[in-house]
Amino acid sequence: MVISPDSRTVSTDVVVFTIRDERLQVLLVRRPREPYAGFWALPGGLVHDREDLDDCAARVLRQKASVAGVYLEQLYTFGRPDRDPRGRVVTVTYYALAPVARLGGALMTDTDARCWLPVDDLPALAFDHAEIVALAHQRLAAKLEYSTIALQFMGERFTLSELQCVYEVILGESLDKRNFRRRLRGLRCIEETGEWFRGGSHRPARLYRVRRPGQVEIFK
Amino acid sequence: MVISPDSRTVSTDVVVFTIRDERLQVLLVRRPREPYAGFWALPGGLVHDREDLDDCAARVLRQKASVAGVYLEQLYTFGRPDRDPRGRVVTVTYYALAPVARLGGALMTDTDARCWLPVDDLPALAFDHAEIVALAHQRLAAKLEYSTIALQFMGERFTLSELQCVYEVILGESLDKRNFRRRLRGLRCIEETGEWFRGGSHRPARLYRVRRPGQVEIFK
DNA sequence: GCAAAAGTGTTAGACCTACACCCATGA
DNA sequence: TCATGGGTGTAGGTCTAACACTTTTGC
Repeated sequence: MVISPDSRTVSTDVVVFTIRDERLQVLLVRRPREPYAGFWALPGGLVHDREDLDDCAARVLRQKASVAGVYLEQLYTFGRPDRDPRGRVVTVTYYALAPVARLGGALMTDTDARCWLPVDDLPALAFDHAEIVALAHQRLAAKLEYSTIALQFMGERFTLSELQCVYEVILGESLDKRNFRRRLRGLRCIEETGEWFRGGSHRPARLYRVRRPGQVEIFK
Repeated sequence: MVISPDSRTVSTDVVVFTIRDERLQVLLVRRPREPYAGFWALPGGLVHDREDLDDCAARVLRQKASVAGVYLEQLYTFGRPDRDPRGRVVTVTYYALAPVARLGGALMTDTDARCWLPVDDLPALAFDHAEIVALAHQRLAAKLEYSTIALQFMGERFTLSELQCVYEVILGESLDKRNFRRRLRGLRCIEETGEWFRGGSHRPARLYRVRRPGQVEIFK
């Protein structure tokens, strides 16, 4: 039961985003071997025999990046014949959003084999991974406008200023505080916790939580 | 030089849309062999050795559907392990928009091996192709709202009523004539030709043309 | 008391929606 | 002269964008 001799290698690569130090950052792993030995690359891996593509991406995320239970969405499939010098590899790419507050501290400390780097200041990456990151960033920015996807970056409780910062960092532009608050309140996707955050020598900020965590709502 | 034993078959399947008889229709080909022998299916084919995915989709479109030079965009990649009973096939799907006025008449006549069927009244299709068509329809409808993609369905010259019909048929709802015309004129993507269409026992209609044919503009 | 970030309303313009009648033609 | 589809404007509501000052806290 074989269809034909046209067999290809299929992999998934995952762009894991987080917001750290008020910048949009991507999780990268160091390539230990040729090709591109020593280069930073996206976490990725081959699709197993009886494994769905989504499951493969989630497994790669878990095994190579120690990230689980986060928002994960298929992005695009890249298959230029020469994109891997070893031979034909078609890669189904995904992007994931990891709330920095919910990741363990160990995951946030960079090592020689794994690190977070800001998307707007990346070194040369392996394969066509720079192109993949750029596309993922573009898609994420577009989704901010018509969905509640940004909430996937937030922890249990957060201030409106923190959320606004997420928007600003992804869009690469600053937003008006009053308009931002009015719009978000209008979406009815977050609610006050009644608690306050005291974080410096200034007035405390209200803490909010996501109304329906895990759900990304699309509007318009 | 082989990466690993994890090899998969990769194919592309293309959802070719057109507007005919004031309905959104899809091009289907009859499956001559098992599995799903006799069922209607999307035109598709295996990705060749040194062929890019986009090129493969264009070739499939040309060879299996005799359609060339039309708008073609990657849609989504499907890879459930059991989606093809013969074995593991990952399919990268595309959708294409074919302006009925520019297709040869021969292409528009249905045969036993190839036909156009309305998306909202399809028979059971082979594999997961019904799911693919539904997703393509959804994506197309979404793109109407923020791009000039609908113009890809139009011929050299067309009336505003024809264009409005395209929108209505894809969205599945009727639109207000005056608002529709105001909005489209505002987009500055079409222009008057100065010619008129006399098509029945009523007032003639202005003929328009696309300002930048082949270009799909995204706004907002 | 000073520095720092939190919080809060209003107004003008753009855009969207709903809605009804006259026009030009062929039969 | 009638049936058919082509063509046009206005008013009300909603949404968006621009804009500056007061509050509360820690030091």
